[in-house]
Amino acid sequence: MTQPPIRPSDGELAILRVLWDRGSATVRDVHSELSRNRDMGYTTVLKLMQIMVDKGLATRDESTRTHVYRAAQGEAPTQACLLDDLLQKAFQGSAASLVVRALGRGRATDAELDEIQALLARLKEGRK
Amino acid sequence: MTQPPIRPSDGELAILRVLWDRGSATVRDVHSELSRNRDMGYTTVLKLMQIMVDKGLATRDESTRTHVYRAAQGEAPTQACLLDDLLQKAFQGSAASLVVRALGRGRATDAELDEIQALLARLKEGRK
DNA sequence: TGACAAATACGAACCGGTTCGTATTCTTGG
DNA sequence: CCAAGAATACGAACCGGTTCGTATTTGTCA
Repeated sequence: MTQPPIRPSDGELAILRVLWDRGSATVRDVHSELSRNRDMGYTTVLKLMQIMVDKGLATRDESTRTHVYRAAQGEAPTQACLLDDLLQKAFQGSAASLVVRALGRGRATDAELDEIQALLARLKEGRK
Repeated sequence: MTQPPIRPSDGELAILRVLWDRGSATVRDVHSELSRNRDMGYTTVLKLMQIMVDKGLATRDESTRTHVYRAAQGEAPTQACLLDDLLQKAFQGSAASLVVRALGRGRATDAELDEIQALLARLKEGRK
């Protein structure tokens, strides 16, 4: 019954970021947060968020005058969805080559490498 | 002097896939290849490829009647570019969480896990 | 050579995402 | 109570990407 996660657009993702971080937020919250970086109108954010509710990317509580929004799907499944999409389109489905590419240039810290190594160990253990 | 790789759209990426695989190809080549999967008109592919030349995503040899196209940038830098984009937009720049997500659900084979482990070992060695 | 096939060029339409102006509704402080 | 401010609703425009129809050019072979 749980439909697969919907793949959000860039603008939607920026809004989801705020919703994920805060748990819930009003349009004003999201707008002022997003205004830190880029410059966009209040109604632009409002419209986006309304559309997101229509699409099922967000839910909102309309019981008070100022609606309160929440992300409809978690960060993890959304990331997985976006990653899968890129995997198919640019890596021919090969997760390994994607990972290799991601680690290829010094983007990860030593601690992160350790973390990934631990994950690998766990994965291999689970396979046996 | 070498400008950063241009981020291709989905349609462009599908065409690049063919160009990367074949080295070079005509519009007809690409069209017949792409027609295996989805159904699109010949002139659609032509237009796309013309635009790609304009954008600098592809080059073409016009010395013969049927133009011969080549990818202007390699597969690896393009993948890196797309990955970086997703990294910023959906993972807040954390390569580790991206990798964790990618490996999280059983997408990689045992051999692939081995490959990644080897890469990690090499990376850590290089860091010392 | 002349007609047909193949190739390119180009413009128009469409679509989803984005942006914003304006209208409307609601709340509240003076 | 009512004016000002805050919030939502809605429609229109725009933009990049995509799709395709049609026109034009070019090569070929009968």
